[in-house]
Amino acid sequence: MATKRVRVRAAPSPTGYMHIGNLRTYIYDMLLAKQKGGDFVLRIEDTDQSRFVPDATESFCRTLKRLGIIPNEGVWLSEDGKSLTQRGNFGPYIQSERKAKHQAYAQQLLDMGKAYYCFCTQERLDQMRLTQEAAHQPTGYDGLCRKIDPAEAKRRVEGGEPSVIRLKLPKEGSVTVNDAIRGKVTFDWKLIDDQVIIKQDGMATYHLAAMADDHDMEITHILRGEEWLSSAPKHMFIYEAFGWELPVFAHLPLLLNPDRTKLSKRQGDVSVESYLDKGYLPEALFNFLALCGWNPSDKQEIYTPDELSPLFDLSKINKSGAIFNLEKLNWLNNHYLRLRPMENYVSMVMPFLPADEKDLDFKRRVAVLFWERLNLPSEITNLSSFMFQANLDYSKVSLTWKDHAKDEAIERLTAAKSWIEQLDDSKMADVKNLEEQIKASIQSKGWGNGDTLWPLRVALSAQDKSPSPFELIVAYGKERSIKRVDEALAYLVK
RNA sequence: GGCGCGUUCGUCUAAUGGUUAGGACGUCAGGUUCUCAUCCUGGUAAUACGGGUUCGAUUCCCGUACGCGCUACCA
Repeated sequence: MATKRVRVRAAPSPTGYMHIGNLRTYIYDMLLAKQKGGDFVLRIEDTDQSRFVPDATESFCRTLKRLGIIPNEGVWLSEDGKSLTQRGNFGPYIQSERKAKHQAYAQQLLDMGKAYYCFCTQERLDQMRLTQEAAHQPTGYDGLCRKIDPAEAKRRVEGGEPSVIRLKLPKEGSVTVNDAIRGKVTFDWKLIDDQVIIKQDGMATYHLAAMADDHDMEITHILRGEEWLSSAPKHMFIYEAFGWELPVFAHLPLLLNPDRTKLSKRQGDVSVESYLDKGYLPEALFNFLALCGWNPSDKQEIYTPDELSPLFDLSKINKSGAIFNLEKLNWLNNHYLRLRPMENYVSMVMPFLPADEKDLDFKRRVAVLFWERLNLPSEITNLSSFMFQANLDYSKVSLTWKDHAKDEAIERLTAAKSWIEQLDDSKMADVKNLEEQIKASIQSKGWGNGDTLWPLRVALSAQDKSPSPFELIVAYGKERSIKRVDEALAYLVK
């Protein structure tokens, strides 16, 4: 017998932006599908009409595209990024379009005596919960409508009485969920609520919709957050009621805020889009998230998807939640930024340089100057701001080297100015050449590097910390460099 | 409250019934250097707590504490 083709799915709800925690799940989905040569399906779970957000699905697809994580089946974004199509043999891939299928499954469950109509009002349910809470009882549906004779229930429904359909779960014994990450987890049936599977509006809830679709779409591995572990018994019940072969369940540990609470918007960004917009690179996000909660037992830190997918192993995923460690992400981003082709890097950074600076070659040289100093493209704004100022303020940092005399700085700067003036243009493009030449000039005067280079660097930057004078001269160009030295000289003799 | 899951350096993690408990990020120190960054070297720092089982437990078991999740006609 041939082994079943591995099929995984990403199943977002169109209720907002893509969460960074969800992205990690999709990364694992992708890794697994890639490793097994299987399929990765994108299905939209829009059964909650009240929370539907227009454009959320399109936005979700656009984000996946920017990340380079592209499911090969299901909901598909058109080339222009404006409209949605669906591809694959298991459609439709939008749950609201599968409403009739869900209802048919619910009917079968009803017929098998595995589900029942419930006529309880929201008020009764709310009141019941309040009473239970006040009495410190476990909350949950009391099963009032379980006892209604199915034939009578059918008559009431046909008579137009509002109703929902609930699962008729066992009230004794226990279930054991076999989780790929946690092993066997056992629950008592009596503590599990008769879950609503068809809402009053006729739409299925997640529990029915997702399981029915996962079965219909031949999904073999369900990767989802730990928050679903508690409802896994209900999902197993549905599979078993129909006699379907169970998929592999894998409940992933949560991503956490620095204070160990569930990763949330309150404590920073959780929107994948916003990380992308800030200049976090897809490859850095991938590398970071893939290794957050899982590790191929190696000392390697830098991985591509192709390196990681053969090593991927669900059973080695950690069981405990992981704090989202922004500093490490920054480090990875710096790493990947430096790996990008220079032109690509420059185009990412340009938007963060002053728009009113018209000398594009100058801006470009500034971008190159800070290439290896950035974790994020946006950081260049502050780091380079002095370079775009018309005049520098030299009052904050000393132009003289250590305890040397002011006259010495004037002497060194005057000389440096003439050196720069005499520089031939071929030297202006290369930091190393420039450095050799200037250091030779310093040596020929019998001066020290420190007492000459410090005043020069501060003249060019007015900063106590900055790139070297050589790098600055190359970035500024001859004319701007000379102007800076003149400014500093004027400040000193004042 | 009930049920479930979890707990190795500050953080992400590796490993094992006997190890100097390893790596990375961060941090600190030193080197290179005109300062910064880079780079190199080195250091700091962890098995939550209490009981068992065992010759020996961080590893297996139980309990406690703490954290998290679920407890919807949301997903």
